[in-house]
Amino acid sequence: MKTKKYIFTTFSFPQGILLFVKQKELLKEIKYLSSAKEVKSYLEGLCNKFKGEIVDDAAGFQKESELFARYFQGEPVDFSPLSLDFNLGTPFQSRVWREAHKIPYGQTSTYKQLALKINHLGYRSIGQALGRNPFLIAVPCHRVLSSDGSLGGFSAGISLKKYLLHLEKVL
DNA sequence: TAAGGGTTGACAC
DNA sequence: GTGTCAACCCTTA
Repeated sequence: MKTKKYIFTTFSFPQGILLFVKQKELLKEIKYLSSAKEVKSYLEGLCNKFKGEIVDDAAGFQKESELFARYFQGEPVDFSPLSLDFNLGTPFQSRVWREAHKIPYGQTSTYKQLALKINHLGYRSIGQALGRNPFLIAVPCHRVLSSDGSLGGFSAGISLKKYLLHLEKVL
């Protein structure tokens, strides 16, 4: 059996490190990690998860690097040109991720609004699906707030959510 | 199959 | 205004 080949690269920003993984031209994951040590152990886990070979190939992420560099400089960036593999999750999760992906830069939504858009009343399930979002920032789950205006939660930590919202001048 | 989760809205105080 | 609680329903163990 032929093993699948994945490529990865890392992108450092003031709050930590982003790990990008893709297969061919399709992004499989954008993950937030706080240190290089975490990146290393996470990659070891990924090899088992994807049952394939993962190699460091920064040259394969030129488009992503450029977009995220601009994003962290505070520029309004549209991540829609990126090819994300939404089929990684369940059908419900991919619907939630696709809808969240449409929230424009500098704007926010609520779990309820997101639920209404996909014609769904299980608000907690929306939060649960966003919590499993594999494409940090590109699928802007940080732009989803609670209906009372509070931040809600964030899988990578509330402090990062605040940082990203400050960056987009939403807070 | 039960428990838990990044929520919400209604109700009581 | 604040606290509590039931209901929503998907995912995971």
